[in-house]
Amino acid sequence: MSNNEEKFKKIISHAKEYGFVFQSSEIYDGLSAVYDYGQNGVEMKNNIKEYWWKSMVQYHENIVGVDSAIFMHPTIWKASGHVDAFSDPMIDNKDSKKRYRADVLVEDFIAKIEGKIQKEITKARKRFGESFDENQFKTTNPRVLANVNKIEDIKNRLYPAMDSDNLEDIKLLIEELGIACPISGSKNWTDVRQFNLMFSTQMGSLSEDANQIFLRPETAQGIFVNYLNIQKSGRMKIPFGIAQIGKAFRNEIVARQFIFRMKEFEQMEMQFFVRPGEELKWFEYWKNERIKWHLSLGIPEEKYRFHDHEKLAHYANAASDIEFDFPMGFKELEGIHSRTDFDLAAHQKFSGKKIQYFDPELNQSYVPFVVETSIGLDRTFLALFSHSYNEEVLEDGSMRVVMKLPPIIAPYKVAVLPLVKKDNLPEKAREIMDSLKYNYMCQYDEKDAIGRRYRRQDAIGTPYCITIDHQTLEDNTVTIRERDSMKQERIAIGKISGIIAERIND
RNA sequence: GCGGAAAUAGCUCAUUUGGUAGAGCGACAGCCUUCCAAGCUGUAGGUGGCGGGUUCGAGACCCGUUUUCCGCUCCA
Repeated sequence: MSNNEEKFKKIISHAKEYGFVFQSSEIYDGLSAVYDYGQNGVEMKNNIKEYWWKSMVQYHENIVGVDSAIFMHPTIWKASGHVDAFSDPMIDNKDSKKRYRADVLVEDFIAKIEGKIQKEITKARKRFGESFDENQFKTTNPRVLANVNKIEDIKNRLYPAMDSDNLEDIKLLIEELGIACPISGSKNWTDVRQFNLMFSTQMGSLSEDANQIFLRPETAQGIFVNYLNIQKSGRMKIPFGIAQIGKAFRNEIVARQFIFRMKEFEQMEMQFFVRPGEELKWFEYWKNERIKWHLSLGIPEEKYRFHDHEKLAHYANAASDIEFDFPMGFKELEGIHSRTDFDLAAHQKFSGKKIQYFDPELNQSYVPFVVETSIGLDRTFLALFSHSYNEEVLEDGSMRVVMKLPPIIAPYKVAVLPLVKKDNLPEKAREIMDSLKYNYMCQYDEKDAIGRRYRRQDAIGTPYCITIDHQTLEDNTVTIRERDSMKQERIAIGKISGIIAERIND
């Protein structure tokens, strides 16, 4: 087992042991690829959300937020392309145990026939030399014609079957064509099954007239369908953005790797609406802004890299990922996509509502182009959590596990600790605790030796420990101990709040 | 979804070939008071993942199932 795998396992068990992340429904043996955030995890997650929201919405005058419902009109997913792109007919070969997309299997078969046609053409060109007329050959040669017709026949079966979800006919087609598994070479296929990557449920309490609706697979559509509402009610001028934090759901075929890939996950997205033709300029702008955001959390630059997409999704004309060096290697953390006018134009078409912006500078109306920044909240959590996990050997040879979380992200900012549990120190500590707790998440702990208590706070990433000792009772000073350096200094009680505020916002 | 491995206390793990479960750490209560884990005393916590089978008897053997890990597969 590699060091990284070892470390990843330690991080996962640390997350559980210290109340950050639990497996869903654990007492019922768990639910695969679903996780719950515990008492420390939820604080940390909320802090990440707040940090993102402020940087996007509060610090940008031209970005506003929205909180759209998870349930949306089913036609939205037709317009967005998800109904088609997210549901694939799959078929398994029983001998090789390999799974294929049934339509791809048929299309590969078509490609094979096309290969045969090309061979005929190449042969004929050699034979006829200069005088070869490819078009004439294609329309007259009986072997080519037969193959062309065959392709036509297959397409005329496949596409209607695909459109009507006629899975039986796709299976029949595969059998009739005698398509064999490239691995096993056998034609021993299972039935064609629909793998829908979107979760669905019914809306309407009576099942007979219930409508199937989907749990959103991305939050972006909730922004697009509110574009008109927000642009008009907020008197927004292009360029402007709409931000949203929310849950999304994907029925992934396999979903392992802890909270990196979950069936229920949370996204922090911002859709930025721009003038057509300027989208790539803004694409670059947001790539730069977003990487700056990541670096502002204090994680070294070499942990991040950009990955530009070669193969673009159906809606994009440029796409780049910010990847993070997770314990399992560099993986996507955030995507910045130039989504063109695909989504708004699609909604304009499907809804029949005019989704346009009148640009007074150009004196014309247009469907805005969109640049999207979409970051996985759970992935950000994992990035910060895994990077912060440190096992240190101290000078005296002892070990400590310390979560070097950015202070602003840490679940607790301060721990208040009476040095001993007597001599009125707990009472004094409570007093200090009460004065701090309205401003910061604070934890009070009087159990066990002071060193052990420091270690407990290190394990959950609390950046500062305030210790009340006998001197406190005499001169109203305490010691403040910093998590990473373990250094202490003595400060006046009245200055605690200000010093913490200053350092946390660093 | 397929193949392989695993599942015993909160955690890490024991329990020699089948004879009704133990330790360390942790937690809690108390003692001790000492600014960086491992001082003392005591307490709690397990129908051995779950279901079935073989057996006089199963944590151990067999089957199923769930979850996790590894590999493959898939991934807008």
